[in-house]
Amino acid sequence: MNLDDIFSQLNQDEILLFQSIMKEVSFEKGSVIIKEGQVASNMYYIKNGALRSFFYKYGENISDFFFFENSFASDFASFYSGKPSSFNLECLEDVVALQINREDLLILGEKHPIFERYGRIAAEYAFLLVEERMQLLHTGDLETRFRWMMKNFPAIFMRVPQYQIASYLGVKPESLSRIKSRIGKAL
Amino acid sequence: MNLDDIFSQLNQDEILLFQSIMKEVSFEKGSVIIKEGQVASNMYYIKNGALRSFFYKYGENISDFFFFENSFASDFASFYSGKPSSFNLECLEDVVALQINREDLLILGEKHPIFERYGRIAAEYAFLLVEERMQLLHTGDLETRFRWMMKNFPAIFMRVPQYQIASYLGVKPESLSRIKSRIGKAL
DNA sequence: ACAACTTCTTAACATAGGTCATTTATTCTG
DNA sequence: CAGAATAAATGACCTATGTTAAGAAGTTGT
Repeated sequence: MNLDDIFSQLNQDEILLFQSIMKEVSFEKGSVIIKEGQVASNMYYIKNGALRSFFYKYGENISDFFFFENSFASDFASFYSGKPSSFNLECLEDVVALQINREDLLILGEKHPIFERYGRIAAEYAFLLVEERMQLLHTGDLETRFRWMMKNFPAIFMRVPQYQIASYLGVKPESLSRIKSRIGKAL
Repeated sequence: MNLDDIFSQLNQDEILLFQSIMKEVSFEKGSVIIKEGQVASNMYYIKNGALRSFFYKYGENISDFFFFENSFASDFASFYSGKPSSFNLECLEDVVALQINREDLLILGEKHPIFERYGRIAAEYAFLLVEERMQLLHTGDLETRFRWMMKNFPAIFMRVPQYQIASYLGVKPESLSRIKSRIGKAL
């Protein structure tokens, strides 16, 4: 989710109100800031750094999503539903972020309905993003997914090890390696 | 999305307000009520019947989703974003539904902020549903998807031809047939 | 700059699902 | 109800990805 896209419409007062519930936080590379089984009561607007949400399946470590600068990171399923998270959210690099608490956000919305409106727009936008990914996993083959990723996160190979990208794409590292060399040759 | 889940909290006044923007509509089996390329400006609360959203890919007809009684149907990506729909929404049976217009809903939200709140909650819920499906397509094999479907739409085989279910699950009809007989035997 | 470790590549083989062809069931329609 | 059309099942074979294993390339710490 891109802050600029969604919140560019905030006026000066709203910006101050919104800032009043945000807290700047820093995490070291390797920190796990949301843990499986716990409720994700915060979301983070990333000023700097990269994060990865992941989970374990049959002992394997699977990447769910990558988060970079100028976007929000959390386990939104848990953040929205209040249910325990099925993911871990770890810092792939040192991270500086603005932390926003769900409770604070709900209270802000009660006091200032305009924030319910922004919340709705944000949730709708979040929906669009997962639907796009769902779509891609539904009908896209590995090559399609790979190209999509290169288009949308072109710098990802510079910042994330390939075996973590592979599970995000839903394949084994060997398959990613294969397609990389196959497509690389064709370029 | 289940109306009961989300809107059970509406009080009498709110119910009346909400009803004021809903219009009962009927469609015959076979009607296509949202068309690819057009903006989905309405969503439908299904009182009776079944619908399917689908699209064409390399000439193939692919099922995106099935909608049954007591849930909302639309192309929510288009409904939320205002962009042209990538899906068609067709009636698999005769349908009776309550039609809700996006514009009317937004106006209602402006006048009565409580509806922005319900809108946010609905969008968050929609997010949860796609994320669950995305998840299933990301790491679930055909058998897992099949069992999930049987659990969540147990009556689907009674109402939808198998070749339409297959593309929803992301496989060819032959594969669905195979797994059906394989799992059927194991029961 | 070396050693130890981690990640990536490559190859040979296995398997789930795709493709194509044929047969059997089901459903439409006159 | 018969015949035609459509849908589903089944089998033989093909292909992309998984599996396993080995080695090459890269990274990190000293």
